[in-house]
Amino acid sequence: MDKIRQNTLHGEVAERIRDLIAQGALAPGSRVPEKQLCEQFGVSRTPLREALKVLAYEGFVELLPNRGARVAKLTKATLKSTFEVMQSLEALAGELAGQRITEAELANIEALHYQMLSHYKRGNMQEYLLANQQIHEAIVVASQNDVLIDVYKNLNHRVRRVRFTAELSNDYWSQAVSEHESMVEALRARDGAALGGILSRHLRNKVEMSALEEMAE
Amino acid sequence: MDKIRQNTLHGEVAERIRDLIAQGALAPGSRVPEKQLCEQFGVSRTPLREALKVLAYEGFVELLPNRGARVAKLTKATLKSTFEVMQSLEALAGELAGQRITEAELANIEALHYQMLSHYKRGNMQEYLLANQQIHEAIVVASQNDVLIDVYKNLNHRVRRVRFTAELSNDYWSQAVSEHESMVEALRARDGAALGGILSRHLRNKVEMSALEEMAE
DNA sequence: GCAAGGTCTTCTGAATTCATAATTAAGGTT
DNA sequence: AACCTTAATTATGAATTCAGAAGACCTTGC
Repeated sequence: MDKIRQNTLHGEVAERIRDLIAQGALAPGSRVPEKQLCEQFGVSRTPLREALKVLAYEGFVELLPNRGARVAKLTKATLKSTFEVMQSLEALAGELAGQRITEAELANIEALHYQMLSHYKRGNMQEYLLANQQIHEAIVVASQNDVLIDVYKNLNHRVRRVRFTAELSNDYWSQAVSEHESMVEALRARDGAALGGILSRHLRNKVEMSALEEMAE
Repeated sequence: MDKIRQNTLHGEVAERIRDLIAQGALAPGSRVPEKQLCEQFGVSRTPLREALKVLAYEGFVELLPNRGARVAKLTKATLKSTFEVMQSLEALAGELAGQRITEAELANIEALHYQMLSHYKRGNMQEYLLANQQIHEAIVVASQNDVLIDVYKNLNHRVRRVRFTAELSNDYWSQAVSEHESMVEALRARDGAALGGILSRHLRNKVEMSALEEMAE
């Protein structure tokens, strides 16, 4: 995220608003009260409105002419679209990571993988999902493609608020774990094509989608 | 681009700055003179700076703390990364378009395809590239995936300034045309898998990359 | 003559002020 | 009593003002 230091005021404000949205403090579809947030953050409206412009582009809010900003609704259709794109990007990341991953990155992913396995065996889903997430992010970073990393992180941010709410069935869960096993093997073999294929068929996102059928309006 | 009306002042300003960058009026690496652009556009600094925040997240400029904005340099590495991602997104678009394309969209793409062929036969490269571009965009739109469309258009914007400068060799050109032939066939057959495969191997971007070897620092 | 330190100018970052548009409430009319 | 119209209030959009930082230029000392 912060390839350039995010130490600007509008950057800080944007980050905090993202958090508010992710936490649900700002409900989807509700208006974003500029004045209230200003005093809450202790800043004037100028940096806050700059932050809103950025958030609008990132897809967190939508700007209505002369009517301010509303929190984006994140419909089921949007979620589906987002996961489709993320899955495709992960496939590309896998392909590239197979060619470009460093020893250190591989070791890190293996460590995460074993952590994830241990969480799986203990049935700790929250920790499992966290490690899972970190593995996918690490693969994206290992692609060494800055544009890919940026776009992926942005999309990941957008769906952050619905992550970690999924309830996995045991069948899905065990299959996802076995796919992760194959992923690590492909990484060790530096087999980008195989890894890309696994990731493009990896059902993590599909699982999350199905788990989200009820929510998201 | 304008899913919501872009009729805001900062949106207009952003568009005009994008144009200036694409036209080369603002050189890569050079600073963005706020004051000068303000009087040039006849607006105050507030909407202009809001526009710069957006452009920063779009990748057109980078913000240096307390030193304003510089036009992003678009190095060869960045170009390569961008094309990698775009190619992957096009592959996904092809896959989805195969399942979801409407009759009208298909007819439109076929019409563009024949226009493109005619430009090819006449050796009119500029017109060929334009039609080519439109076909790829139309396939992306036919994917019916709004997130994909947004991300793709953004990346397309970024590389706009280096498009249409490529000089294609005859070998590359004829191969690209034959690949386009296969693409239209796959679309007619609603064969998303095939179309995705063709697009992921389509060498248009590679051609452009090679043609851009010398430029972009 | 060259370098180092300081000051001055210019530009960015943020707050405040001003204007305009929208929404809501109140009053009048039907 | 209900609905429409109008006015007032509130919030957004933009300009201006103010403060702080960076860069340039000049002066002075070595």
